[in-house]
Amino acid sequence: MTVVQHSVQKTGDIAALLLDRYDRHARDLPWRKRPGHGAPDPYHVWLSEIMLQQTTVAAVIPYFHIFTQRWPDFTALAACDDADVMAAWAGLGYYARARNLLRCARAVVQDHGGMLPDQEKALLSLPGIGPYTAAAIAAIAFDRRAVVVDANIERVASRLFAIATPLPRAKPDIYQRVDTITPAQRPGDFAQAMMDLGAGICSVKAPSCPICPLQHHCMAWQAGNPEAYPVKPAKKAKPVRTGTIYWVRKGGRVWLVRRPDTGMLGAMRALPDDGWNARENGHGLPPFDASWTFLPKSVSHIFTHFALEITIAVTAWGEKADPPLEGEWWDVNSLDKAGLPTLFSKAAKEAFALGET
DNA sequence: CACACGTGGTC
DNA sequence: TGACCAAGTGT
Repeated sequence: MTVVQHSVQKTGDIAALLLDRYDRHARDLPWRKRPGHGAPDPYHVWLSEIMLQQTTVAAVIPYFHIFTQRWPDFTALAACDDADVMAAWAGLGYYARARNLLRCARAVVQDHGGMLPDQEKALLSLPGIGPYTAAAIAAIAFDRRAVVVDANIERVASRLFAIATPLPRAKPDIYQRVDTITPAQRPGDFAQAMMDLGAGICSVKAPSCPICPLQHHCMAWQAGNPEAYPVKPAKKAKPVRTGTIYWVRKGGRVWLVRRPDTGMLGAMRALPDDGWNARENGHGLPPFDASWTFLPKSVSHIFTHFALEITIAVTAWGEKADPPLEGEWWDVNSLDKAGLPTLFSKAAKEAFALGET
């Protein structure tokens, strides 16, 4: 046997070992259900992949059930009101995903006859679908051979081949290595097997190497330092910003606004604020003239790139006319149905708890 | 390429 | 308890 043949044999072994483990230990996830005996519903695969971007499986599952029951296919989702989807997405984070979800569903209905394209390149042109998601959908929903690389697979591959180049410079190398071990048969199961391995065995900390099916192929294990991979750059410090949120009560109702379509928490319902953002503190000026009282307890919230310390100002609106700020009155007892981002839910809970309603 | 963009879980 | 991180994409 030549060296080249041996190498091909080894990489083939890796796929076979992973698929064998997947056949016995695949996680039972709702989007993996197969209506017939073929691949899962492409709508389910697409929806789950968008929800799973930078989000844990446990967080996604309840949202996936709600969305698929309420909007069972592309046609139903494309026809619904934007505000309903944004509210249903509340709490899941990265709200641009929800905006792109709707844009994508409408493009599928209008430009693709209600059917998701089955080619990686066509998928890539749709809103919210990047290189990872296009490859994942092509492989999982349509059984196309595609090189799927997410953070799990990056970690598995960087350990398997002991890739010492720091991310993101290592990405081209990782992509090539994953290409090498991706099989022509069952590419979708292979991708999911890699992700299951990364989530369950080849974990960030304290990987379970003794029970790993790839242990004897793994260069990092042979070197005794799997946790050293992948090599990542240092994190930047988060600035701390301060700001104010305004609680405008009228009887049992509170005044809600809608945030601009772009930027942080874009298109989401919200409480009025004083313009705080990642780069600067809020200006502290109320949105309109009223008798404001400041609650004694502040609310802190951590975003990806900054921390926020929020003061809550409350007022009882006694005028007959609505406040001079575009918005709507919302029943305080059904605020959970307003679909507020978590930061505003926390502030609302604080205002409510302190008896300001 | 670097940064903006949420949230909840983990140790 | 604070740092780290998760099935990334858009600009």
